[in-house]
Amino acid sequence: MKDKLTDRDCLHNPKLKGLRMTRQRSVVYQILCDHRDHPTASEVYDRAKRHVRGISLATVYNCLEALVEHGAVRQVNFERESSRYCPNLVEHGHFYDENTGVIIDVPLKKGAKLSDLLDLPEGAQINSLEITLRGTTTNTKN
Amino acid sequence: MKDKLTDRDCLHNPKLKGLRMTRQRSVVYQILCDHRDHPTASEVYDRAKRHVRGISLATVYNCLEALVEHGAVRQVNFERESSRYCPNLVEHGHFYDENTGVIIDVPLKKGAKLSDLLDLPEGAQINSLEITLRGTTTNTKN
DNA sequence: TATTGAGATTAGAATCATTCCAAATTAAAG
DNA sequence: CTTTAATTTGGAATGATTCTAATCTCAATA
Repeated sequence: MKDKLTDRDCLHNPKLKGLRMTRQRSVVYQILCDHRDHPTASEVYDRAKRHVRGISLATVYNCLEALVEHGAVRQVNFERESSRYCPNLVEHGHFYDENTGVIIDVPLKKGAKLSDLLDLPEGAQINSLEITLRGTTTNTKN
Repeated sequence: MKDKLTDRDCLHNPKLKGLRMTRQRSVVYQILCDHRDHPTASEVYDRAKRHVRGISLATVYNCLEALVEHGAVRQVNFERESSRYCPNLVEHGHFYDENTGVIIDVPLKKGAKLSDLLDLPEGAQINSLEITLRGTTTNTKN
């Protein structure tokens, strides 16, 4: 990430259109986009401090909330652990690798429908969907 | 539920086999089975008080934890709300009806595989799966 | 059946993520 | 450049859950 962030970076991002831009929001959003490692609020806070002197944890929470409500960022929860944040807006789930602690996005298969997997209640209209997986991988990378 | 619960009710339940049975655990488990409405720990506590005088909230948490670790009960989380508990051990997801607040089980379709819906990471072995949906239904029951 | 020790229960304190608060600051509209 | 409504801030408050240390009890066995 650039040392000196400018709001310019965000001003013309269509995903942020209509969201009042501040230095803090801009930095928080860029942190999420820069390392897509699903950081918690305090991890975002730690990184944000390097860019905005004096930014407060409360502000990081405020920014994240604003971004989530605006629809520019998704909140990701594993059990009741600290919420994590993800700038990937394509519908997807999350896989937590129990060996490495790494969380990766799990895309929904193109064309697949939820109703192929689940016996949805009759007449259900789904407004939000969260799919979280825990497990391990037997990659050669281990 | 019977006014006077006996541990007998649980002693021969295969799902509880191997779990040291106490009056408190027995009552907590029966409460979950009796009304499968996905209560929170404090809701379980409120109900349990009617059956065991002096039961403490800490004990309810302990019992729920023991039941979950034993695999007799599932913990269900919506975002970061209070955890809820579910005695249905068949793999399933949960649907939160935003109009009524009711949470219902959503069975996985028989024969359907997770990999039909998701692009799972290569070599992934899934140890646990959580699927939560929020939405509304256009039932005549409304 | 009485003993006994591991495991369970309890009340209350502690923790920790998150939210709230009220004062100071700032974006951006006019 | 003013204005003002929204944002930021530090610290206090909240609320679910966990921890602690002192009893208590289950259930194995003497």
